[in-house]
Amino acid sequence: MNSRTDTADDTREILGADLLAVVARLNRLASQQADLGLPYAQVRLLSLVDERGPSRISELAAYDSCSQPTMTAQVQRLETAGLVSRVDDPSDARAVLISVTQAGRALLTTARAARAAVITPHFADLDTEELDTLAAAVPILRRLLADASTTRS
Amino acid sequence: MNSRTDTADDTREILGADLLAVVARLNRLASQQADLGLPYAQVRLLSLVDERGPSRISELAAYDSCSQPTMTAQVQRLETAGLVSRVDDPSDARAVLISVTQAGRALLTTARAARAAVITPHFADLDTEELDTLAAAVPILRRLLADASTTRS
DNA sequence: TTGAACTGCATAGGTTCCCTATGCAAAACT
DNA sequence: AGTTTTGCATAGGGAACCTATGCAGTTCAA
Repeated sequence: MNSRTDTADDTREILGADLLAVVARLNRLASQQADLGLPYAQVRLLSLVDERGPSRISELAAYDSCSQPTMTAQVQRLETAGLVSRVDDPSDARAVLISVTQAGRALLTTARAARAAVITPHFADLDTEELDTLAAAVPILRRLLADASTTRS
Repeated sequence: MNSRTDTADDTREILGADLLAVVARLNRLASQQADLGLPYAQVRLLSLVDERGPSRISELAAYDSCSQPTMTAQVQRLETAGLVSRVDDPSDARAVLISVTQAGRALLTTARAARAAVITPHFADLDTEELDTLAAAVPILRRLLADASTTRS
């Protein structure tokens, strides 16, 4: 029991808890305030498909950490809305490949702008140093996420 | 049309979009991975009541940016679980005051730890400077949130 | 090569979380 | 006192999640 190590661990746990608390509220604020014209979960899926390119339903479920039936339903909703298209996987007759349509990409652009618009006005109250801190935090969090995604399983 | 201003605005919009994107994923990761023993929305409400002290249902709904019926239902669930208690407001016979019970506070502590535990292991891959950046970002984001919460309406 | 095991997706049925619309009783206002 | 407003509850519905299960296509193995 090294007290210096304990203290460092405590600091990290507090940072983790505080970080997640503020992150949760920020996300909720953006999700509640922004009018995306589509439930946020569907925008999230659209963004995922856009990022990963044509993907199977089970792949998307794994990347989004949800069950396959949930992903099936979400894809059906997006497909009905004309935002994604499905094509039979030529290499496996059981599987389908989901892609973002042109309309999907357009909606994605406006949705991202709408979410950003919730907080960008408040950047005006921050000084340059604070903005730099936030800008520096983004890639760090991204790396953290990438790390967490590959490690879990 | 000042091009320097435009560029600065663009930078902020990109920062806002990137920040919200990473924040959304971080929050989802924590919410999906951590086993809180309770849906996250209920933990969030518990945290809100804990923070604000005895509060009315309509107050809580306003602070959580949800409708009053939604808050009524959530309070009922937490009450059934024994995590909050309701007392008639002595100053208004229509209203009730919601408070966190001892069991609620205990659950809150473990839930926060569980969420933090999802990301704290990955802090090990960050150097001191990066941790400092994250630690510095937290109060900035908190201020941003406070600002956004009071401004909206 | 043919039967068993596995994989990819869909469906069934249930809960939670959110909404609007509405009702009712207490408070406040005229 | 009567009207309006306020605080909460209920009704009813959609979205986002889950597990369990079914079915068809793939793989593997005897």
